[in-house]
Amino acid sequence: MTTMDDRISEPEAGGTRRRAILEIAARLFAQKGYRGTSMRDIGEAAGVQGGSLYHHIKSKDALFVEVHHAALDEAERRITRAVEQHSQPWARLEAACTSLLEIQLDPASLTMPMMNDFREVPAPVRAALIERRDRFETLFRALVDDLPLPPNMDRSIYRNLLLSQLNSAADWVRPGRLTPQEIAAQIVRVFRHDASTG
Amino acid sequence: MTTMDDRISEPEAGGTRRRAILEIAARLFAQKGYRGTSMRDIGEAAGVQGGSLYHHIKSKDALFVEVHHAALDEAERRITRAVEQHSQPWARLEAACTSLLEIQLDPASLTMPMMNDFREVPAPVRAALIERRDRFETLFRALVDDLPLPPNMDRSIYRNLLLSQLNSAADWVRPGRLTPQEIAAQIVRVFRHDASTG
DNA sequence: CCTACCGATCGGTAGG
DNA sequence: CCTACCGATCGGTAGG
Repeated sequence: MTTMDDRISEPEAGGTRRRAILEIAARLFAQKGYRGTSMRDIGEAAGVQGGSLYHHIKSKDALFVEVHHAALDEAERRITRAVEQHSQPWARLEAACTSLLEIQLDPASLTMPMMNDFREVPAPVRAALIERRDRFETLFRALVDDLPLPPNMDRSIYRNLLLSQLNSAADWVRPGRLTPQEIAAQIVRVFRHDASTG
Repeated sequence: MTTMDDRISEPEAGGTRRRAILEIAARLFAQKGYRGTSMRDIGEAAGVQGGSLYHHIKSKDALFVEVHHAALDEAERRITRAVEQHSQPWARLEAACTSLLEIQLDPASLTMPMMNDFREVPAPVRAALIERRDRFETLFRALVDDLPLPPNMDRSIYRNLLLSQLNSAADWVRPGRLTPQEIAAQIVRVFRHDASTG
């Protein structure tokens, strides 16, 4: 027998375990909110005691911020990839909407919604979340700026309306009834206004 | 000296006090959420100890539900009154949107937003909230059904998109920058699609 | 990764 | 309406 920890010889087991905890936490935070999810809840879902999680993370706040950032990183990657496959502005917007809704509405998603509910997190956490979200939203700023909108449409308000629409979709969509593509198509149908019909 | 309580001879002081507590609770719940607002917070804002509130209310859950119902009652009254003054379907919709946004965006509102954040409340409370909200939303169902929309617009999805738009406005609107009228006008401009131009 | 615990805070109550 | 307290739960830590 040796004092060496077995897990050390298992390749990237530490990283895998940590990743699994992040995904479990993401799911619970998305389902029950920040305050509604205790460290003991996360521990139970991961098969360990709540206190044992602190070997992998620094604090609940840091865990929440990391989950949120990882989700937006992944969302940015997927949306960018989806948008690149189209050249027409409305098609690019619809691809972005579909992609974001797929992420927001996937119940088994590794990358969860939760850009909302900022009210219930501590102020320092909220500041980090908002900063990251603002960066994420510049992606949509470019898409909206490329649209051939009528001149009486304020693009800043328009973008905010569109983003809050996408963020709140998870609140009313019945899973399984409508696909992300169908919802995105309806959203673009509503938001589509062309400056000229020519 | 007598054993009679002075407050009894003061007309409707009990009702007034209770109403004040409801309004204070409404404001705090709207600002910090259900879980983020403790009974001690509400007591402090009302100038009493947290435990003293239980003379006026039965439980935190019941308080939250009552505040929510009172807010929707008032919103229904105001919206109905605003809509009645118009006959054209789009004008009626815009009046309803303006009215609801006025309520949602008023920082000193007696009747606060909070139809969102259902994730963080206990399940029985959530059930009561959802039931009341569904009834509230039938008001918008009638307005949307009267719109001369193109046939490819699904009115059920359309209504959900509109309502989630109105509910999430408080999350992105900077107070003082845009008036409820301006936001409502932009929303209707986006959502306006007529079946025929004739 | 666990047991056992800390101090803080919560909703709510008793008794006055 | 207050003081004083209850049992429960929280995030987090010590020590192994």
